[in-house]
Amino acid sequence: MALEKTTPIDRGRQSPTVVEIAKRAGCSIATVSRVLNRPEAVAIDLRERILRIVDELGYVPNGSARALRSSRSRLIGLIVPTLDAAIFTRMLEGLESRLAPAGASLVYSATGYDLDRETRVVRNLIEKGVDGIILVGSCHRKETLKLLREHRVRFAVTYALSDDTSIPSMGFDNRSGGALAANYLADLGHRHLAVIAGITRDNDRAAGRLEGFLTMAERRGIDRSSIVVVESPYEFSRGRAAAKIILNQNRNVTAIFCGSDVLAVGAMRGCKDAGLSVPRDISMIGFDNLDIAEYMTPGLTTVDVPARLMGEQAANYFLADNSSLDIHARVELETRLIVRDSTAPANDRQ
Amino acid sequence: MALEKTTPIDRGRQSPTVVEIAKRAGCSIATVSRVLNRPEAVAIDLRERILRIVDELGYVPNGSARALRSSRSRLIGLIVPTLDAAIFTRMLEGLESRLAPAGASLVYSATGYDLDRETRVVRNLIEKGVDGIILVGSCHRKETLKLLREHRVRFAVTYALSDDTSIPSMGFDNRSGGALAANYLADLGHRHLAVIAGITRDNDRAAGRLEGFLTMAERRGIDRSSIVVVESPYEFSRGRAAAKIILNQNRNVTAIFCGSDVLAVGAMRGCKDAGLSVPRDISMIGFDNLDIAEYMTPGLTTVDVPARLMGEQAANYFLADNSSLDIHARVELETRLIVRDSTAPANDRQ
DNA sequence: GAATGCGATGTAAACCTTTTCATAGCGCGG
DNA sequence: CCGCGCTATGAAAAGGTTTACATCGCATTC
Repeated sequence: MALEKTTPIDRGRQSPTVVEIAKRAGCSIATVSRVLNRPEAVAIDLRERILRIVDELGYVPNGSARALRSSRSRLIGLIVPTLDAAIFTRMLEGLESRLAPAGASLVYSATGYDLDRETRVVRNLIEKGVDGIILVGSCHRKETLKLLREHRVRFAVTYALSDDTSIPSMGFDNRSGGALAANYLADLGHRHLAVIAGITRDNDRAAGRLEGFLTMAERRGIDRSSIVVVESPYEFSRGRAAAKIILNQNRNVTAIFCGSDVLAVGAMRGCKDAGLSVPRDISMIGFDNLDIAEYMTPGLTTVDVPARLMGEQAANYFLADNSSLDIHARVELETRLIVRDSTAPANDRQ
Repeated sequence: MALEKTTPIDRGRQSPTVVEIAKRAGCSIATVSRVLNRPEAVAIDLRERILRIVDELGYVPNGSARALRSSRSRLIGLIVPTLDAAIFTRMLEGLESRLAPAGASLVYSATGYDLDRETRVVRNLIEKGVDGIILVGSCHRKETLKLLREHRVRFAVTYALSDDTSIPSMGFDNRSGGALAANYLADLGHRHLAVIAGITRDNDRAAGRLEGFLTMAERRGIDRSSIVVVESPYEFSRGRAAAKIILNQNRNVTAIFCGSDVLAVGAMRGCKDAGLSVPRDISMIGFDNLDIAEYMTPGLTTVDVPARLMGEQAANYFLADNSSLDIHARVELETRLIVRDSTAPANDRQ
């Protein structure tokens, strides 16, 4: 199943090219090209004549030819684990809002949290000639980075800060985010904690959030080994199931930290299923601060992530010319705790 | 602000091309090309020798050159109003799941519900050389369609069925969806209705849902002019505000139909703000059946939209070769009512 | 054993731009 | 009035692939 494999090219009356424009304007194609790319380099009257003809003919430049010759496609690849559940859409909007005015477009690909698939996707995007690639997280296959380096494709990492400072990243410290949650729960007097983390394998963000939470909990005097940890894919239904398991097996847990709002929303439902009330019986903290968090009942306390900002900053990086590149190459952003109604002082049962 | 405008091309030790492969394999570049595109046309041993060299050198074909020569880019443009709030992400996932295995990628653009911007975006995508474009809804500027036609770009419409049957569409009847909601509310005995519709100007989906609702309500004996209608952009906060306005000014309304789950989620909050309980005092119906609908408290009754399916069907259409094109050119899908806990028999106050 | 046809490979053109280098025109300082 | 430098334009090459067409060798058929 390939794209129009069988039939030959049939463009009938072809779209006009720069040759046609030049012929009508009585100038060379070089001049037409100049008008399109650096208008100020062409005398005003000739320029306007050409522009008029361009308009009349509805001429649209051929991006493939341009990309081939200039090796600049104005395409930026975006590789995210998934676009489900709006987790990454906020970043995407930030990216797009900056890229579109500059005439650049986003090529979207999903990996489904599979790093090998990520490698293939990167290859595919390089083949498409993208000028740059945006990745999520700083955990990638060696082959992925090799591909990127060998083909000299600009790339950046989001949703995390790369340990390797040579890798451009616009993100935040996931550990600090997790710590924020642990700290707040400790403040509220919770001693019996549980975590519904994302799958930490191959996922530095999920691992970081969990690690940050556990470390801070320990620092606040809670025995690390007493904390119940469950890992789940980021799906509502999985959060729900995880909460039920936790609550059935550990009747004394009074607070659950979730590695994503998606899990938290599911977990809140799981609590309800188990006949427990949030926040009276169980406090719940999420991560991401998705739009929906504010509209849940109760409103979800969560760790806010600068998603849109990351998108904008990544766009800045890809739009920067080589001279100002390093200025934009590392942007450290902050998470912050958004307190709503899903958290309350510990209410130890039994 | 343009992409690397200042600096010249500097690729240092260049990526290998088909010429290098041919040289090493001792064959012509045509044969290399054939191995890559129609392997079965090349003798097995030569083929494997070439493939080995391709692998060793980490050769990646230059998509721009391929696209230029073959006028096939394996890029599909997706134009949606927004990706916020996950309204269209389900369709996107459907698309991507089918496109990726075929080596095709999605170029994403947003219009922010602005049809003039849509025209510009279409131009931009044509310039990028996309093989096809996916639009949302069947309401577009004349210039948009002209652009598409003149440049012979395959395109299709989703989330609606085009009246013009010459326009490929994979969607559903928004009016039927609205009717489903009205019918159900009438069944439950509601007589005092309100609608929070999307902005209907330039939006056939929003208009269709509203129209379908009103028409069915009338058919069920409810005076059309008695129905309170408010239009709001698809944002949680706007739904919330709209609900408050409706409830303040019309104390006898017992049910609200929202043109999107986003509005409904906001409106449920608005009801709570107004001290009214859903569904005891007010029944609420949304539209879209977003994932989150199931996880709200109460679970949101809503009209399910075959989002993922539309994406898959659109992908099928773009992957089809010219001969089987018409088979996939029109796919009529169904909406259905998903009953949850946000609706109950009418409970007329005062 | 000649004619035919087919399968495998090579040659070279074409796709449409951008960009380098050359050229022409012109004003200006000496 | 010469030569210099600067600006506006043109000529032509280059970018990497696909593909129509030519070629060559070999097997098959009569």
